[in-house]
Amino acid sequence: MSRTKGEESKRKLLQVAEELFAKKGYQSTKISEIVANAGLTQAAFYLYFKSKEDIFQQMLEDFDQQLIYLSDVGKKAVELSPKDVKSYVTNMFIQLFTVLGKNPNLTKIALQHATDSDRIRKKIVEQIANNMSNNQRFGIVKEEIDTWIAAESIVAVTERLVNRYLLTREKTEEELGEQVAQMFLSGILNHLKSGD
Amino acid sequence: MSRTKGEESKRKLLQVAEELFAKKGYQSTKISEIVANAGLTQAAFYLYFKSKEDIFQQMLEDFDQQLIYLSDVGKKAVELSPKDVKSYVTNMFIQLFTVLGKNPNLTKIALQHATDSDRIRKKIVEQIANNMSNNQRFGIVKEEIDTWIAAESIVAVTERLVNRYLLTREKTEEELGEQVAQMFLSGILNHLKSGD
Amino acid sequence: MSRTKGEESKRKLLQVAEELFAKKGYQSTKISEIVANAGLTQAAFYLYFKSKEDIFQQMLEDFDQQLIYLSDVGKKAVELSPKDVKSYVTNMFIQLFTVLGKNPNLTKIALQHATDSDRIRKKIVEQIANNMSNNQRFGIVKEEIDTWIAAESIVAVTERLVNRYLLTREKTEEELGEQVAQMFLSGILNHLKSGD
Amino acid sequence: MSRTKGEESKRKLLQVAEELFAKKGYQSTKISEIVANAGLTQAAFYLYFKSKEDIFQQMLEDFDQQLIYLSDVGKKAVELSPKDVKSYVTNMFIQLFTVLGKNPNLTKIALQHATDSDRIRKKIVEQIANNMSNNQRFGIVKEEIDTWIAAESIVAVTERLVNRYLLTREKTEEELGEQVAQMFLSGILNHLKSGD
DNA sequence: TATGAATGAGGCTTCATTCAT
DNA sequence: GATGAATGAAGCCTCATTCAT
Repeated sequence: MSRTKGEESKRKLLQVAEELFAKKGYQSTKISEIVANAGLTQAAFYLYFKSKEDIFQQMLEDFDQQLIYLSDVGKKAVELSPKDVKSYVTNMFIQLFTVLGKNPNLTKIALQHATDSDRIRKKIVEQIANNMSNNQRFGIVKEEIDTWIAAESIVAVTERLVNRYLLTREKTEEELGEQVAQMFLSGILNHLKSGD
Repeated sequence: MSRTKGEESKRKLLQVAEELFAKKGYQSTKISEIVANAGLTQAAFYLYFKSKEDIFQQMLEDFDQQLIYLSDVGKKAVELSPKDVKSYVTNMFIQLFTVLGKNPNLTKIALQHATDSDRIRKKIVEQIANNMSNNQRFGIVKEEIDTWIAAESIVAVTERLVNRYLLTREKTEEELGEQVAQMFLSGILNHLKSGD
Repeated sequence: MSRTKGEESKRKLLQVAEELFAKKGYQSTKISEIVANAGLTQAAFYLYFKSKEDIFQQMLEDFDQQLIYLSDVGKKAVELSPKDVKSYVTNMFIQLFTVLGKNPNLTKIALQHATDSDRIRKKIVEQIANNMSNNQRFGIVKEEIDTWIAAESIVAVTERLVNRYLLTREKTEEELGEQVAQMFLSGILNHLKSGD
Repeated sequence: MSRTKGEESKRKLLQVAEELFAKKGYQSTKISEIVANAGLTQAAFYLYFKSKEDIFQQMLEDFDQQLIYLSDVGKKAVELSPKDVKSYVTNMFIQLFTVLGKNPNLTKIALQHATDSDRIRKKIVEQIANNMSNNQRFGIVKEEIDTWIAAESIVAVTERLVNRYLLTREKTEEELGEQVAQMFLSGILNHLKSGD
């Protein structure tokens, strides 16, 4: 291992904090718990972080990094045959689950924190809404759809299912991606002829 | 007004607490703030509630009451013509928004609280999932749908849209109900022939 | 006693804090000591003061009040016969000792505190320097005297002697006033004819 | 340079500490600041000093050294003509300012420190008071003067003016020496015939 | 029905100091 | 001769809770 001892300690603190924040929320997580779980003393915490809020923000920065990969998700679906569109979109959902599911803790934390959740959620929602509006212009997405509502919905669903099924490993990204794609694409009900 | 002074004080505390819990979260809301906004002293708080957790639980009971009305939501869609099914389900979503939107604060609080959110969410999800499974048996809901995932999704979307659009009064229950019904029923994409 | 219990507690805390600040300095005085000496718990401290700095500032306000009385000290010595001038000035010094000596603790504290000492000292020095400049214009104070240096000196001496002899009750205001008047007025040495 | 690296480091630490102690006071100066300004680590500090108090004491020893030169200041003024006495004493004050002004930082620190200021101040005051008593026996210093009060006053004035005017380089030792000599020797007021 | 006054427990943070390398 | 990493002790402050009136 080429990491120094100090880097290792900081890494450990970040990791433990992430778990605890996700499990109990920011406020309810005490620094004393974090350091106890990391096998350090409270003073050591302040070697690496200026404050409790600081470790939180450092975690968010990591998360923000990961969100960059979202920008490509579902970019354009034009020029694809209907069949391809579906598999394309399904794939897009799988990607979404994969990106957020890669760090379910951070997803949960980031979207819960009073001060930051709005900013972060907006960032994700915006990307999806914009992609969707694009595809709406090409006639792929229905005109009647309010893309912001749809984007909010997609994010809400993803967030929830990540917490509910990925964190617990009850389902895989693929399973969830397919189910969600199905719901949002073809709907839930049978035999509904277009136009009703 | 036939309410005694004591009842009035308790009511006021509950109301103020609800607003603050919704705005700032349970942990970040101080009893000192609640009583200050209610025009009382801290000691008075303890005339009506055993603890901070207690006032929270009393609020949840109120919420649980309201959730009873959910039990009928979307009970059975059999015997309806496809067209009716759609309007029926749309209506069902509007009801869902109405019930949860009637007390957006409580919705937010209840589904956020670390200890209780699971229980409450489960209660709601369960009802919806069961109704859905029923309708699945009658061939109304697609076989491929995992009704629990779908129910979780519906609740997540509703919860989010209530917070995002009802709390701010940017949209009405009807608008949201229709959009959501549309998304979940007919999907988002155009021209998808059944079977792909 | 018409004071409420709360007022009494606050008064006690102020009094104890004053003694400790004077004895050990601001930084070295711990809130735990203040409350221990006042027979209260640490939490009680915060019923009356927002912070350690706050109790300090409230003490300074009291002191500032007392300094108002200084403004008259040594205002004008014109129109007095030389003999009267001397007794007038002696009296002025006695007043100075009396005002500062009335609250020797506050004098010490105020003139020690890093952030405030300059401001407060300046306030006192300014008054004295101005009075002196006035009397210089009337030919009472020697032309060669730099009134700011003289004022600083007078304050320094007073401050020191208050700490050294009044706090310990080794000397009275009158004794000190006379000695100081003598030193500054006629000097220390014998037989120095004017002009040497 | 014949100094070893270790000696150099120690010297640097002493110098930085002196500046910081003078600027911010003993308590408010953190070891972390000292070493940061000296370009060393905290652990290095303890190679040269047993504790924070230790570096302080070592600084005081240096100061004590310098105070030896004070012993001659104003030793005897006998056998001098009145005119000579004045210039002699003036000179004496200049020396006092020079000795203390040579290390204004140390002067400030030493006379501020809770535990040591009494001891050090006493040492200086004592020398001056003794010299003065001597000169009083020879009829040079007025009988009415309480030499201890006078000595305390002289030290207080010197201390203050060093801080106020020498540290800031607003005045020179000579200017201050003359002004102070004037004040204490001939007084501040004009035309006061001896005996009033 | 309410308040004024107080408290215990615990949280976050700082800082002088140590020790293995 | 110096550093990186860590710690123990203590300080300030907050907050839910209690109790006498």
